[in-house]
Amino acid sequence: MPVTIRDVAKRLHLSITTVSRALDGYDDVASETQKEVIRTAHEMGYIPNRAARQLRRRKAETIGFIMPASAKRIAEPFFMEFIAGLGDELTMRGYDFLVANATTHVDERELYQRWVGGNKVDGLIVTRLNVQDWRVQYLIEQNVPFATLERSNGRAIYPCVQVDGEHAYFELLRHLVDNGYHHIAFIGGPVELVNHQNRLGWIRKAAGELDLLIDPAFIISADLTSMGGYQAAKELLDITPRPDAILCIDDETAFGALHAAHEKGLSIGSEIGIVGFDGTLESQHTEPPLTTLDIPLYNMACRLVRMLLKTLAGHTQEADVDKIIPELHIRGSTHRS
Amino acid sequence: MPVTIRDVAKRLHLSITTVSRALDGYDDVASETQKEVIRTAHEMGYIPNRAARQLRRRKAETIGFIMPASAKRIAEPFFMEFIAGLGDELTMRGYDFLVANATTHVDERELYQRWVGGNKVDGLIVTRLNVQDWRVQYLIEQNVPFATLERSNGRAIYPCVQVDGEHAYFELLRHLVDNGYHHIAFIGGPVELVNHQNRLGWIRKAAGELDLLIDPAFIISADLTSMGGYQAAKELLDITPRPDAILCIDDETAFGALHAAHEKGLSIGSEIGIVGFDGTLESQHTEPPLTTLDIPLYNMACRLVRMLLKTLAGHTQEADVDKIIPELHIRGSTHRS
DNA sequence: TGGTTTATCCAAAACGTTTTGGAGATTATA
DNA sequence: TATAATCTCCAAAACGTTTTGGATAAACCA
Repeated sequence: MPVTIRDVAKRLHLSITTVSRALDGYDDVASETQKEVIRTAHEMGYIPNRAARQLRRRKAETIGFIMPASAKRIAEPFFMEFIAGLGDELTMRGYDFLVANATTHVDERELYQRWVGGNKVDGLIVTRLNVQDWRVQYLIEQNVPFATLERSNGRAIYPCVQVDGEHAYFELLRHLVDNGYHHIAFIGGPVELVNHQNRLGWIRKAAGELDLLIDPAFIISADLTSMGGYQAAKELLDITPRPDAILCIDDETAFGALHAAHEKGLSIGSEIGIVGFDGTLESQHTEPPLTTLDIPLYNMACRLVRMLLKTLAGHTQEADVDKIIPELHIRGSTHRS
Repeated sequence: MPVTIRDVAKRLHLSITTVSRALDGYDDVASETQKEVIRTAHEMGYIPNRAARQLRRRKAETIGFIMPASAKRIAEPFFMEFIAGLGDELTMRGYDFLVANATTHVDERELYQRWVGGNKVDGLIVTRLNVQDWRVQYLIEQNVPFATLERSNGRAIYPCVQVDGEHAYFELLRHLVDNGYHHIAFIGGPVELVNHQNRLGWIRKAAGELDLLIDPAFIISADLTSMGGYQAAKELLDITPRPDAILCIDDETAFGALHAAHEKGLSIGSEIGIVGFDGTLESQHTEPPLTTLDIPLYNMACRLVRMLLKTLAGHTQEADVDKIIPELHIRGSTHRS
């Protein structure tokens, strides 16, 4: 029942070819005709059938994002801001945005296959990379364009946005030392995570430069959820002597750590310092507000989209790589006032 | 380059018709043949081209969700849990999930048109309904299936999940009275919002039954963000005499209110009580943990999907309506310990 | 004038499925 | 044995676009 290109052609006594070309702005149609076509098409409420267009053009005009199965829930602030950025940028550019979340690894693989094999998407955004990552391997094999947040090991080139936190962590540790914190702990994620390796590496480097010793028992893994952070922090705080500053791999984990510290009756900001990573919006409203390394998640997502679309358009000489420098936001959670 | 149905047919010396029908499980193909087809197709890595299928079947096997332009950001915990539910249930059922966020109202309308007119989606999920809502009107006009969270005014029938908070709010107010709170304020959202009207209505009803007077100056509107809640709460707390309990339209708003109360140096849970709505996961980790009316957002989203899919399948006698009773979670933010 | 460009337009062939309306065997029925 | 019913299969026609490879007429050039 929707109006097709044929209807428009019939109404104007033109061929569908001409209508199609007029709407696509080819220069082999008289500008007089073109105006007429555009006007009539709009008037009749013509909207091209996406499936037909996709089939013929062999393009989906759609970008996909699959929540990694390793993520416990899509509802984390991190993913939200990230997804918001992807969605906004994509819809602004006339692309559609397909989302799924994988619950198991088998599932995840199947989703990738379904989308790639079925031509559902022209490209994908991949995040939460592992040091060795089967997803990038698969996508390269299949020759499907993609862009990533952080990058895995290997010599393959692909567009990505990378965080360089070396300097920021140095600043952070200096701030901590200046405020009397000397016994630093780290609640990370799964060790195969690129983020885990990088952030821990930067912390170690900065600690070395500031002559701080990090007790190996103070480095533990959680699962990037607030519950995981809560439990990990409880463990850490039970050790004697206990750490006096807890650096978390992300804000979400830090929320749980805050909770655990409150529960222990510790005065956060003086007896114990807690630090996040990401600079999510909720980090401003915790009690006390959370010191964190802020990265522009929303903008990073937008950039990834632009990179990916550029690759799709073929305007790609070498793969883009964007470097992001986190910004240290000092708030009440590490500040003895 | 991907393997098509034609390739499978050729390999087996069968017609593409037979292959297609075998894969779809029609009974006019010998079960012997069918087995063979399925095996070979799988072996060759055949994945049906979605665009072609959609074009022919005139179905997209896709459900859409458009973030209302009225929402400031997709990253709110509410939407996250909700979207997570939609995504999980849809991918589980083999449907694709298309997401967009509208930034302006024009934009929003255009998105609906693009998806509906272009046959991109078979149905839509609509949320954050207004008392009068052009979206439900449009979708009914266009005869496109949809399901909603809450329902707008009007006699139209369509599947929806509705919250019935009457009893829960009565319980809440009784709890507040029992704990010595008598001067109740409400931070709502835009007044045209169904949620605003309903929740305020329930509060008024319960207050009436408990002989509580609600000062009209204590009822104000915010924009459903934590920043909005923060500002609104600051205003409320500057009134003398000030309210001793602030009920917020949702958790997000309550996060901001908590922050404002901390800033004023008030002891939350004794001098001032603060209450949210939704029962988002973050509400457990605030300081103090937030008293809230918990609704199973994730499950509600799943139910909506099931309802919508049932409608699509045509197994619909009358429109489904699900009632949800919120559960009162009493936590530190209203509890003088 | 005759030939070559140039400016417009179009018929028909894709794209990869599903569906329609049989055809040809084989089996059951009279 | 002839006819009807049942099993399998298939050729061809959709679905609504875009793209290819001209066709026609007007304008230009020598």
